[in-house]
Amino acid sequence: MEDEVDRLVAAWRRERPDLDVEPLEVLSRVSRLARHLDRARRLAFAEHHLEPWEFDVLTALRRAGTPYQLSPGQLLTQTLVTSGTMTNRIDRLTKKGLVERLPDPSDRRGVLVRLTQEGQDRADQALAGLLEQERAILAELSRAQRTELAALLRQLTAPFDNIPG
Amino acid sequence: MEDEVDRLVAAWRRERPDLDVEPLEVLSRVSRLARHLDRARRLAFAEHHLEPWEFDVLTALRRAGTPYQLSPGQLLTQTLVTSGTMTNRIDRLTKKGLVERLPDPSDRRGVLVRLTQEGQDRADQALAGLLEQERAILAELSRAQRTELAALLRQLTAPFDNIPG
DNA sequence: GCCAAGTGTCTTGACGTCAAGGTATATCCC
DNA sequence: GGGATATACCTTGACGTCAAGACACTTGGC
Repeated sequence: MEDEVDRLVAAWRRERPDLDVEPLEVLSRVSRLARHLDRARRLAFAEHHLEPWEFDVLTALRRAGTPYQLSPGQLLTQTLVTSGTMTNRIDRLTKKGLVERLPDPSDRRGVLVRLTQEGQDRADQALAGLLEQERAILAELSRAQRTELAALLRQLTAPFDNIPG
Repeated sequence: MEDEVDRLVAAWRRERPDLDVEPLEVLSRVSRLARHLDRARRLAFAEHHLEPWEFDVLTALRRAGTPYQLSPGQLLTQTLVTSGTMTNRIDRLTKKGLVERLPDPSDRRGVLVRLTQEGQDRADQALAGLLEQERAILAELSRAQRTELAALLRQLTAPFDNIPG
């Protein structure tokens, strides 16, 4: 089936036949799909009264395992936001009672952010809902295709994830 | 090579062995890659003194072909933003002299947004820069792999692009 | 023709993010 | 062990986006 990027690429080939726009076939699809996923996720999380950014922070802590705590700096690298944003997020999650701030016993500059019991419960529920939704989206592909797609994407993301930048 | 999503998935399998987190292998990579691409594009466009959102609007008009004009409504569907956002974007691009607003001769509610000569030049230059950068990112993959990846992504994006939502 | 519903764009106010810079503490090297 | 540099987090102010709704015009049914 045709998608919006097919139309976009066709338009460029008509308007700029001198250019090779093949890269757009991959990367414009990545950007547009991410945009659609953002919207879908927002809807899925709304059922659990969570915003996507709240989910990102809570699940980063949840994944860390007992005692469910990380420094703001560790949260930064996992969520790809700036430090000012993370400060703001931790403030708001603290007010909602989903996380709490503790002094880092080994570094007096530092802080540890810990998930509360309620934060953990909400993260677990929202994750289940998200996976259900994502499974539905991916039903378009066979298992083999999904594996193939994941492998190709890994090749593109690995340089970004491993070279700091 | 391992990427951040491999680590994320491994963490979930350790913390929630009861869940099947396979969907994350694909869709978390899509979201994270899009995030990285946003940052890279911002840098590439900065050389041409354009913001990503400016590029999005200018190139939508450029792709439309002579006389390089579209209604705000048409621009909405192409850029996936809300109408308030588009009004704001058109205002700012008008102030910078890259587009101009014209009354729609066939509908007095309507407006047409037209690219100025300068807007067209800037769009063309920035597109060339973007393609160069994207080609470098995609050099990780063979031509056959890129084609395969584009096809798999199309299968996922088509439902979003064709069913309104 | 006229009224109701639909459409196209703009306005408003709240919100989340970022970049840049500030302060406090830690680390390194002489 | 003292001073320069690095690190960790927070503060600030500007900015772009969104959701909801207002307004003006158009279209369709009677």
